[in-house]
Amino acid sequence: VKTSKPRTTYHHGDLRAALLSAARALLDEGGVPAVTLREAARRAGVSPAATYRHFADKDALLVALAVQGFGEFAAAMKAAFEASREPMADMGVAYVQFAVDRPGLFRLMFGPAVADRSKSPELLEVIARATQLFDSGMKSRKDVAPGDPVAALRSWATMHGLAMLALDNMLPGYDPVMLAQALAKKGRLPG
Amino acid sequence: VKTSKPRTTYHHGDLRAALLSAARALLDEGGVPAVTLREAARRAGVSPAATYRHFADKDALLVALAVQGFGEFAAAMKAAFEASREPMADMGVAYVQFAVDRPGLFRLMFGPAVADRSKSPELLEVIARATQLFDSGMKSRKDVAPGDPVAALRSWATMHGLAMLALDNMLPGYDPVMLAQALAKKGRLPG
DNA sequence: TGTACATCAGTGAACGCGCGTTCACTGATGTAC
DNA sequence: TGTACATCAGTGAACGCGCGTTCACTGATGTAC
Repeated sequence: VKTSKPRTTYHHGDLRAALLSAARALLDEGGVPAVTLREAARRAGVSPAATYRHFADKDALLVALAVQGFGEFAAAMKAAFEASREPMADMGVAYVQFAVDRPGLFRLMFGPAVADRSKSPELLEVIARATQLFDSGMKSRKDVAPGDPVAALRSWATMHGLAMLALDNMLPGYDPVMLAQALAKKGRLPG
Repeated sequence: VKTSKPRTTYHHGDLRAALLSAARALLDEGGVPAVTLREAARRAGVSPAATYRHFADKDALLVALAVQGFGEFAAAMKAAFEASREPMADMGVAYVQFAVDRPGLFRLMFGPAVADRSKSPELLEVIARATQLFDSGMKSRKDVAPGDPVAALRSWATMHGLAMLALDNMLPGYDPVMLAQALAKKGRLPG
């Protein structure tokens, strides 16, 4: 499958962005294992070697995708936080929703594909930003002492675990987002 | 690395078990990606083709490992449940402990390596057994209505999320088991 | 107890695959004067 | 405004790798009579 039209110019113009978006499509279609330099190059209409003008190696491409992912994630959390008077509940639901909507990306972000995150300061920073947003949500929660780290971690772990169990098909027959609502709002299971 | 001594007999004797234990060692050493039929055969001192006398394909080997893993997991949960008057808390801690002790196995069991679990009735059954144990723990919990599915799921998701975040290096500097204790017992974060 | 023979569990060589990565190269671009 | 030249972003072919899997085969085992 070729995403881009054949080029007319020798130079691509914005190959880096094209490779990233091709890789992102691969991630969405087939998960982390489907992301390869060669296939991304193919879709961008370019030879495999050309990728090395823009990424030092495959890992650099994965890191770039993860950075992008955490950026989107932080934005989604922020949106849920700001649009609500129940920020923790809505952030929890948004967390699971994000994972369900972009399973490949979610796995890339949190999984072992990027082995050593500390090699990329940019990645560390965007992770810190996404995490901090989650923490600051905790601090405004009504029923919890501000900045209670145990409660913050509990909420995070709960939603992360729910997302993972859902992606990994351990909750067959349930709608993950409805489960997230039930857990976040301490309501009942529908059905 | 060769695990077994060179054979003296033409037939191996118990190649299936040898392959499984070699594969298990690979899993412990290098995670799911390190598990290959060829390397397992190498360690068992046997040609690659010999594996096909005992496993239909690679997926069958992975399924067998997962079955083994869920068996160990169920046993660990059962032990924690029976040894305690705070079964939920101790099962939670045991859950995280299991993941930390056997990260490769844990990932294989819950992750996407085994794509379609429904192809193996044996796997489905052992999963059901492990899950049911967790549920029955819920039912004896003092502070929760017996069989409350929301509370059961919440505990499960919380511990699973904590385990995953820990394995995926998202909680650097913390001891996952101590965090599990804090979350399970609703205590404070030490430090 | 001995023998013919089916069956089973291995061998060893080979297959095709797609991957990440490197290399010498060439076409296009941009800059200095 | 034109030209020499350095630099940049591509090409295309090739490398070695390890993998899962198949094939015709052979050595060992077990069973029927």
